[in-house]
Amino acid sequence: MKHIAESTVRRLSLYLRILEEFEAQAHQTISSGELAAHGGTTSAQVRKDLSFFGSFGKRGLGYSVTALAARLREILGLNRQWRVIILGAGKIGAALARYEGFRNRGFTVVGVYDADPARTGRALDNLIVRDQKELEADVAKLGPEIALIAVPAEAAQPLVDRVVKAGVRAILNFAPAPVHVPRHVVHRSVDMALELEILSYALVSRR
Amino acid sequence: MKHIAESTVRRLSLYLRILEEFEAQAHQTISSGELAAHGGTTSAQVRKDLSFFGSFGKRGLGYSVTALAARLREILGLNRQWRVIILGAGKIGAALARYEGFRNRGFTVVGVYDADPARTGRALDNLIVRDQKELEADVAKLGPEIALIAVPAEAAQPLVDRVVKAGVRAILNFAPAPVHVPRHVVHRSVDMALELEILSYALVSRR
DNA sequence: AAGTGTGAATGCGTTCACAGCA
DNA sequence: TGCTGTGAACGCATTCACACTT
Repeated sequence: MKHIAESTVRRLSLYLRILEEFEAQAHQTISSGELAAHGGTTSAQVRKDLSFFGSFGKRGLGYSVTALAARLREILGLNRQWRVIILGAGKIGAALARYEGFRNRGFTVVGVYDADPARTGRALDNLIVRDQKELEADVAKLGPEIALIAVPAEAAQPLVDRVVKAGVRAILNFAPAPVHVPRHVVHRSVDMALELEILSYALVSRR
Repeated sequence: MKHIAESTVRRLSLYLRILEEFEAQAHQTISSGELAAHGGTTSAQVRKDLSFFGSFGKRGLGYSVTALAARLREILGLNRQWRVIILGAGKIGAALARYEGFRNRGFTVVGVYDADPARTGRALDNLIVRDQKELEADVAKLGPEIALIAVPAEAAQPLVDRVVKAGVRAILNFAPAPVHVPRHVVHRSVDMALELEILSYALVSRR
């Protein structure tokens, strides 16, 4: 498969959300223009994004809402369940463990880990925080595909190395530090302080 | 001032973090190559990024760690305090309110708000969750520059409209919905479910 | 008439390559 | 000699424009 830009994949996710809203309202079809208006882009961009994967629309009419949504779920790999573990049960880790926004899009949290005995044993909804010592054994048993890293910056890289060695193939890093992974592993970082700094720059650079 | 790409600003923030590590280790100078190695980019990229704002280096030697750090803080607007309010005291909002990663980079949370009476009055460290009704009066009094939106998707846009009308000039949106703001307001979105979906795509598209 | 699909043109960030200084 | 600063070349995502389909 041809390489697809990350910005394109990001928009595809967004289109899917919009389609799901339209589905809920029992709309039959949607045009690239409507999709663009809701997604904050242009109709040409929408059509180009979709064209990488085939032609799903009817000229003069638009796209079938349910058919396009199904196709996008398939493209994005959302027509299956993904097992997720969370490393770090501090403020961020605990909030992520209980966030419904994951569950209902096919991401199931199957384990939460912390190294601090003060935190292990604590219940987060239906999950019990487990000792980080159990990590390797649990990964072997549960086979999670994705790990969320929610530990302090200096603890992130060693932990990433551990989960990668244990067999996890995707990392979503919330620690404010760049992490490095082998080529067969995919990873992304969400850095909240950095986002605020970008806003800060935007505020001071405007004049 | 010439327009600077977001990707550049993002890297500048990253360079600043690296410089602060070097500062802590009492390094005097740093080269574009070292900065690049730590930041996961190239030396040419580092020099180009910095060149938009002037020439700070010494040929043959590199950059003064403290001087460059100070200059970056100034460029990014981090040589001052920013006042932040958080809208929504659910799982994510509460975690953000207590996140130290903001405080020690000049972002002070001056208020947390929720519409649910079950949550108002609750203490989050040294902050008390206040009723959303107080929002306009508080913004007028405290003058926060930045608002974090941590409410359900459908509540995000109306709330954004309210804080913008009240005078907030920057929005960081954590709700999984695109928000629209007038041109004089800056905004960014952090969408955690979307990040997972991008990882999902990366996992299924690899082969 | 309305809206898709797509090659071509454009714009923009990244990389290259080297002149210029310390 | 070592490393910066920067115009030029490059590559890639976005936008344009229009032929094509229902």
